[in-house]
Amino acid sequence: MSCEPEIAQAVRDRGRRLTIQRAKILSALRHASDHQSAEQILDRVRDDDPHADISLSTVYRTLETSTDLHLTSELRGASGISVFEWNDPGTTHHHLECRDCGTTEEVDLSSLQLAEAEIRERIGFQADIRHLAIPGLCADCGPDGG
Amino acid sequence: MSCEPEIAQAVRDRGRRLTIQRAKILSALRHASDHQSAEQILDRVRDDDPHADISLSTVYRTLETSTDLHLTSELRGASGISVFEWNDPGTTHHHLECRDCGTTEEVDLSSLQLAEAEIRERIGFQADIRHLAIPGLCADCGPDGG
DNA sequence: AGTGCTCCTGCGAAGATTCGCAGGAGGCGA
DNA sequence: TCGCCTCCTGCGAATCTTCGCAGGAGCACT
Repeated sequence: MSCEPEIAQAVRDRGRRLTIQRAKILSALRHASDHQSAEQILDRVRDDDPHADISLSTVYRTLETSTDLHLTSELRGASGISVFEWNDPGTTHHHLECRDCGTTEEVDLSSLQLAEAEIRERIGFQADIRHLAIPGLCADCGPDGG
Repeated sequence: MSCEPEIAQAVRDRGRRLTIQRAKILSALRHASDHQSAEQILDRVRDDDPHADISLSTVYRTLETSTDLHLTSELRGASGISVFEWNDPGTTHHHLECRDCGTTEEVDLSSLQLAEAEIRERIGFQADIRHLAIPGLCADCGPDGG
């Protein structure tokens, strides 16, 4: 697949090793249009290559590593199960999760950049606000909607 | 304990039943100075009353309910295990979690109120940004510190 | 291409959290 | 105070995620 060299580069640039498993896992997530659970990612890997014999532990570990590397993001929503998605460099978005109907909406929030600045200035903490799961009520379920 | 009527009130006001278990669980969390895991809360309940026979499932369910009711908050930090804390009405704070040394710092962030307003105006989503776990690097571990 | 140091993987088990079910108890109305 | 409806609980199982260990493989260096 055309983007594999890119993924390889990204992993190696950060001082990690590129293994077959990591390439396949990250490629699967990258080509998914949506966020995916660990299990879904493993299914995708197996769909692409039925010979792939990758364990679920490795999927979790790869995703943990790549999240540290800012290649991917992990979201632990209200559903209880973690979902992961590929980070397009330079973009940020956050997830608005309705606690009534469960739908998720993506949004870009400039004011959160302000929050990052506020935290850095006041406390010296270098916050990393790129993907937040924000709970609340969507327009349909809120007091004005439903 | 003096605050139990208050807890009872809060639960019943919201249309839920006040059970012995809920009273003890919420009381234990309320009197904890710090955030607590489900297991720690159960230990506290048992310390207060060795006869208390409450299951861990009930602790989880009570905390889920009371979080819906905004009596408590749940934080799923990087450690993988969930911690809970009592909400003091009217106050909000967020948790800055250093991904290097693991320490957590609490902070009040006015700019997040802006984010709530921005979300409501642009999308109509009624966000509930009271307790966020924000990852990053603390002053000691960041580029200027460590 | 060969070698060696580590990091990575697969496996199985452990830990954390959720779920389903049958029985018990809270709270409303009489 | 009594009875009933429904929600809540305890138990055990299921599910999701992490962990420890022994063996395998990537990559830097020669």
